[in-house]
Amino acid sequence: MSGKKKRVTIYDIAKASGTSASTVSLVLNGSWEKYRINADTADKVSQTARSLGYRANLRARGLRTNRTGLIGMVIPHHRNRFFAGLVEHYEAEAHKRGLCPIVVSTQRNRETEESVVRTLLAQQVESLILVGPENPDGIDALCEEAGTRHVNLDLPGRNAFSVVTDNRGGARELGRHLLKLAPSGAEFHFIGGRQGEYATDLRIAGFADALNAAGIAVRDDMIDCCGYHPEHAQAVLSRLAARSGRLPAGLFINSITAMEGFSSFLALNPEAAQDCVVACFDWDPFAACLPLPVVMMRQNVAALTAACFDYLDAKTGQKGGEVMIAPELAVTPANRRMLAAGKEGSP
Amino acid sequence: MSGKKKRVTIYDIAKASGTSASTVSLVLNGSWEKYRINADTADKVSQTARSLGYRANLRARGLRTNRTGLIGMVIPHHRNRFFAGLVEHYEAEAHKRGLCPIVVSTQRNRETEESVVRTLLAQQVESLILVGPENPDGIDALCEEAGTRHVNLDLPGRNAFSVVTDNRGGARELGRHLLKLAPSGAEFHFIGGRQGEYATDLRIAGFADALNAAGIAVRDDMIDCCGYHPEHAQAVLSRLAARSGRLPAGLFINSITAMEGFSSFLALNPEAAQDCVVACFDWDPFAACLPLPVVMMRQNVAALTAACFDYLDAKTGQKGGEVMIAPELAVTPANRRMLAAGKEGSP
DNA sequence: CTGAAAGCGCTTACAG
DNA sequence: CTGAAAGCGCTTACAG
Repeated sequence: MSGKKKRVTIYDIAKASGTSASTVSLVLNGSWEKYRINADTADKVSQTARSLGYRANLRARGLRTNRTGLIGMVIPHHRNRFFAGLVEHYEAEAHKRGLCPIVVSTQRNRETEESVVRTLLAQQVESLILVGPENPDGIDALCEEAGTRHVNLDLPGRNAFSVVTDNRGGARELGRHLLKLAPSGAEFHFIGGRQGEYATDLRIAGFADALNAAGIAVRDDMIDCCGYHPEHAQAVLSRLAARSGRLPAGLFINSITAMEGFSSFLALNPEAAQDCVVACFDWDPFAACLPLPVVMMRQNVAALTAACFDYLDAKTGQKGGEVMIAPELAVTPANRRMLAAGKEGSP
Repeated sequence: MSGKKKRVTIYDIAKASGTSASTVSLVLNGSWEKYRINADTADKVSQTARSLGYRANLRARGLRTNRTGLIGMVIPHHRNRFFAGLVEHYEAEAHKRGLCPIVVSTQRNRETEESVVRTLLAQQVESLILVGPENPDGIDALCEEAGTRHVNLDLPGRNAFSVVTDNRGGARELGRHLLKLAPSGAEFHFIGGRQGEYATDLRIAGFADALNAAGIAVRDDMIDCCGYHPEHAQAVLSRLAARSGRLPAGLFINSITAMEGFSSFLALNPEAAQDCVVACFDWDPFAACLPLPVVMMRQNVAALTAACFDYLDAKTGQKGGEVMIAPELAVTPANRRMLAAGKEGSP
């Protein structure tokens, strides 16, 4: 019934309660004590507001106060646990601060990315979290121009404050586990990501660190940066298996999408993956339960998100700077059992 | 440099181009032809706007036009492919219409749900898609009161237009496949969801339809509605296996979260699931690759989303009404192979 | 203690 | 063809 045709405004409340718009505004914003407004008046106003079903128009308020209560996050896509986890922590932090969280994905497309960032900026988001942007410097400039505070997450921007995972350290640790678990004499192979890309390069470096420490040299043909499509990873695996009928026994998989490709391959060719051990720099509950030893490096989404909000909350003018968060080894009970068995089995 | 301290407004452009705010507005909105504005003037204005780095303040425009360009979607959470798929299609449809999509999750919590819906309403979203709400009637009333168009997705509202999956039909078909694939004499069991809940009840009915058609009666002890926590499903499976050392061979799993529980169980007790066949009313690429025959019923996210926008676009005053979308059987190549083998194996 | 008034940045009839 | 003016719904010094 109530708000069908016409929205209730503070003027309606003023009229109905025999006061003025100023008074209504003061009361409804809780600043009536500061302005020494009569408690009775305040009461009457709140009463009337409630009975009329008043709801403030945030758009109008924002126009006046220059705040929107909106905060934005831009992510590559929604289809994995890492981004989903980031989004959920971000939502929680936003709610804590009374902000309305907006999330938009780019599908890893530059044009889409620019267009969604422009939209968020035009919507006057108060700050922006950019997760693994395709074009960090470009959108950094857009934000700068709009005077909008922003953080880069997972991929550092040249000029923006950034929060990243310790990719090299994590990959090194993951590599060490892979070495420990792989059968002796195993071949090793790195799959996924994109050559020249920040995270991929660091993970390759960490992978190499681990192998080098064990006296194994990393050759170019042990690295297949086949991007983020599961099918591409699957194709690489098929090619590798075609050589000798079986996969290299020590597989380092760079992303959950590549892991998806591995999972499909495995389902079709279980025998080719007989003695394989997989290390994956990402996490997914189903992937963790594949029927072979799997070690996963899980990015610390809670800490990553918290670091972004710490920076945003501080409101310093600080440009640049970087916070690095350690990822965590994730081993399911089942895998722990398998890993333990595998360890005994190896000399 | 440019917009550092002060935003550029149409007044700045008017001054800089020697015109008026009205003209600037008309030009920038593309209605200059309609108003017969001199092409030269228009040119000059656009030029100036560009060089000043002008960006319209959508908040101010919205206050005037009573449009915000915002559309909202409320989902239970982000952690599975169904909701993620819905979100991605929704984003695409929103972009097509020049709208800025807002997505917020409730974590299946009533209070959170009400609070996020209130926030979206206060932000003046132009319409709202409510995915599997906890309290359909309550938030339906909130939207109604705010005069905001809305659709229920996946769970019908008593008074709202709704788009749902054909749960019973889908479950019946899934059940038929389960029967066809399970070894003869297999026991059947339904796991997951909540008793009394819309989708769960319909899926149980569909499951029963399939068994009944094969002359198998469904007893209460064949149904375990253990909710949406993977650990609960895992506990149920452990209990079932404890009885005879093995799982019922025909498992009907109601959600991907329950399937997660199954996946963990399987990793720990592969032998207990020896001859099992699993039918899951949900989809995930990793789950589809588990090392046993899996048939999944995948909800048609594209069609579900499209149906919501069709309704929203139509802008009829229609209350109520329901569109039902058929889900699709999803079988991976690996499972097709396994299923084929399984079929031959059974008498 | 409370009201009148200006102004946030736009759009859009209305004059001219 | 173009400008002056009103108004969207709020907030907040400023008077009184």
